Amino acid sequence: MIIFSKNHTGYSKIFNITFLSSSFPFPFMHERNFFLLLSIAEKSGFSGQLDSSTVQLSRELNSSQQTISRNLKELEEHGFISRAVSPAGIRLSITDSGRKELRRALIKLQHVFEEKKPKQIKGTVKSGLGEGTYYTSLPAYQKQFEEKLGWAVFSGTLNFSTERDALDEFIHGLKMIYVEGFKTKQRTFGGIKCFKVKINDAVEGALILPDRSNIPRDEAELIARVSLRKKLSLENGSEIRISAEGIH
Amino acid sequence: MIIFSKNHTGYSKIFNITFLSSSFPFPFMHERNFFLLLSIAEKSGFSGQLDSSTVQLSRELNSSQQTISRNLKELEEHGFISRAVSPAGIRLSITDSGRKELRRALIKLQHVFEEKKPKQIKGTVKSGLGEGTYYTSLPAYQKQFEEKLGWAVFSGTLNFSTERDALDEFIHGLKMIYVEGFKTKQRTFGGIKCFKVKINDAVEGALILPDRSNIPRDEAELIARVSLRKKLSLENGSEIRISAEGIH
DNA sequence: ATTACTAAGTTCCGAGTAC
DNA sequence: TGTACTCGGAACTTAGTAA
Repeated sequence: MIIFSKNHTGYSKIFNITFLSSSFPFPFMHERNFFLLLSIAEKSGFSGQLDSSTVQLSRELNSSQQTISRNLKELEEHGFISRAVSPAGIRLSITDSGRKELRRALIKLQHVFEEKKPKQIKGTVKSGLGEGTYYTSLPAYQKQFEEKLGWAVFSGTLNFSTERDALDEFIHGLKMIYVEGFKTKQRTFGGIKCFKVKINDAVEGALILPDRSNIPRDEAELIARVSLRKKLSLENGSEIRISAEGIH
Repeated sequence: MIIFSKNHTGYSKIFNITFLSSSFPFPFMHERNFFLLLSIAEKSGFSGQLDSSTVQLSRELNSSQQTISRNLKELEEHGFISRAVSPAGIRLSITDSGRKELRRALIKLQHVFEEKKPKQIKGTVKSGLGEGTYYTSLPAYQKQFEEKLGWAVFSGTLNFSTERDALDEFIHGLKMIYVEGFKTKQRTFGGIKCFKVKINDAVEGALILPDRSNIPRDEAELIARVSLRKKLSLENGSEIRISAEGIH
């Protein structure tokens, strides 16, 4: 399913720790709070707890009491820390979700230093809601697909689900091809990010990610010259393999 | 040497990738630019280069062309990336300094996940400029030292130099004791962060870090009940070992 | 002592443009 | 096309307090 909502501009400052890399607007964490989370992790010993106060933390972190208070509340609201407030101060600990965010950062940095990048990902075919067919059939998009990808696209998308972090890492290593959005009197159609891939090592296609869509971060869509579903005899639940194609 | 310049408030939003952990106001990098640096590292392959444009990056990172342009300039000005602008776009690469910042983040995260923390650091005795003696002799500080550390301090500090990151990591694992600043008609005296330590496994003392001082991040001072220089027969250039003392 | 609200001040971002 | 400036408004931080 594709849901175009806005055009490219209209940035949200909120984002998940895909680290600016992906366009999903799922509001997870403000980037600025990442280092606060890291500091808490360091102080609390990761799985322990930290008894402190907003004044204490503001001194250690060179910020104001008010800002620490607000940012801790935000981290709690987003589920990254748990926070018990008492007249004596604050007891903090990192949640599983918070640990996950930190681990994501760690893995990204490790990849940078090891120059390791995933070259392929696996996915499971899902049913779309027919909207992909509609959007990919719009001439304004079709024309651009043909120009920028080098081939005319079949009117229909193959939806698949995969592992969120793997997807982020995967597309980060690929060259992005950007299909512009456009406006009609009725509504605005957003831009689409495309990444050339090979599906099941057999068929050339492109992984597409609509800008600012409401698609969860663990789903994406594929387009190709032909119907991937027919060509590769895929059904819902089929496993597919998506690999990097061409240069980077 | 101690240089007190401001009182605790007057925060700078600029900081080094000590990650909010330390109070040194050395203006290195805006936190918000860290993730941009990381993204460039991912895209450029760490030691390679990245040919792109501000528009391209703004799409990939969900920001605006103007913000990317500005932030890249900032990263360049602080020496974290090199940036060659041409009519065709921008050629970016990470500098050694940028790699260093990224590695710092990596190491911090690794420590968090491995729950490893340095328990001691080494330092080399340096000569101070006699100011330590002056400041530690001020009654307003002396009184607090006695109350908060549990002992009266000898009027004089032992300056030492050490490795910057090691120092950051070390103090992060310790409980901070905060000595408040104060004002006279003439001037303002800043707060002092204290960390109880043992010097050369023999003498109890405290590592002190004046708020917002101009001291380089690889230097600090020690105070104790007695003259450390005499007690431990130290001269300039002597190696000392500072270890965590008490709980944390 | 705390935390955290409101209002004021500051910084930051992005639209419009210049080049 | 590019990058990057100005400037108005949004977002964020902090001071002053309330609880």
